[in-house]
Amino acid sequence: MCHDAGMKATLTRQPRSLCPVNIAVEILGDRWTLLVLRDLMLKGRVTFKSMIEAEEGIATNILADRLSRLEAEGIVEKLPDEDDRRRARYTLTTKGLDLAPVLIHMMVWSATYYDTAAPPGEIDEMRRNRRRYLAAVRASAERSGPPERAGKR
Amino acid sequence: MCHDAGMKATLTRQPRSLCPVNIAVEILGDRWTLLVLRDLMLKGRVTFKSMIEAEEGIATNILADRLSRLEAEGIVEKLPDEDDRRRARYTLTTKGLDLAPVLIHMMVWSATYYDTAAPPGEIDEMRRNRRRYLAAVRASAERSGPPERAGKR
DNA sequence: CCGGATCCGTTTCGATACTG
DNA sequence: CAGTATCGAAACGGATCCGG
Repeated sequence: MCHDAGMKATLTRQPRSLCPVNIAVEILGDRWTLLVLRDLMLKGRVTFKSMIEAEEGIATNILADRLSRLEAEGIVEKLPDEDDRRRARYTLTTKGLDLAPVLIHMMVWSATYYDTAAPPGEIDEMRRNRRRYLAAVRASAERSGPPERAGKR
Repeated sequence: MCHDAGMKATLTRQPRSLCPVNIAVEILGDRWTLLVLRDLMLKGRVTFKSMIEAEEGIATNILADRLSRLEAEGIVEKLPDEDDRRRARYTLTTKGLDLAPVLIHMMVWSATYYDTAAPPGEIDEMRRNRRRYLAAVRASAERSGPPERAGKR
């Protein structure tokens, strides 16, 4: 069995309390987890397949591993698609949605200092009206679709 | 100077623009970089030695590598200590300080869902008055010391 | 002493091929 | 379609050395 992808039960963090940055790093500190969260939160990619098709090209075993870790942490929930049983849908829990501010500030920071492919209007919306943008993300997550451009339209 | 980042030969990012989450992940997405930033930003640890002494026990080669990457990105600046020449001081640039919201939201999220060792008052201050907390971080960075507890005391 | 650089064994990651 | 198995590559981390 590939490195503990399957032993989710044993993934329990030590009860001893840590610096909060430390905890976030244990969960988010790798090259893929945040991208998976972005897919779920902002891109409306909620199936294994759609995440595999994302431009970064995550490997199937890595995606499976990250999804199962996130599920073990209670950040995502996996539920079988009602229409198509072999398909699974991954959705963010409230705990997962609460990571939106982290993602958003990362995006704003990146767009401030680097040339990014993000629609400038969207970054502006994040910067200027973060609360409204967050509400839009949340609302879209309820429908498990991609977020509307808050405000605009 | 402080901002022509990314010109380190080994670290050249592709000029093609990426999803902003992607950029943040390339820079921050590993097990140590965020902890180093925390030391610089929140713990007042600005020397190599003091970071080595942090509880997590980063290895000297890893710390040296992360600091040089952060320097190459224009996130930290290295300058020799005026009093003691063999000692070096690492300080955050403006670009680095602009990552404070990311760190802070990570801490708030972690403290919300896990048992952490953070002083609850500090987390509350972050949650309730993030702007003031940010100002305190910024001000303390100017002095290169640990941030005061904004407001309280 | 301090801030690293280098070497090297070990752990973890991740691309590809494969399977239920 | 949604994962596993395999195996090479990369990252990690301990020890050690070194210039200032």
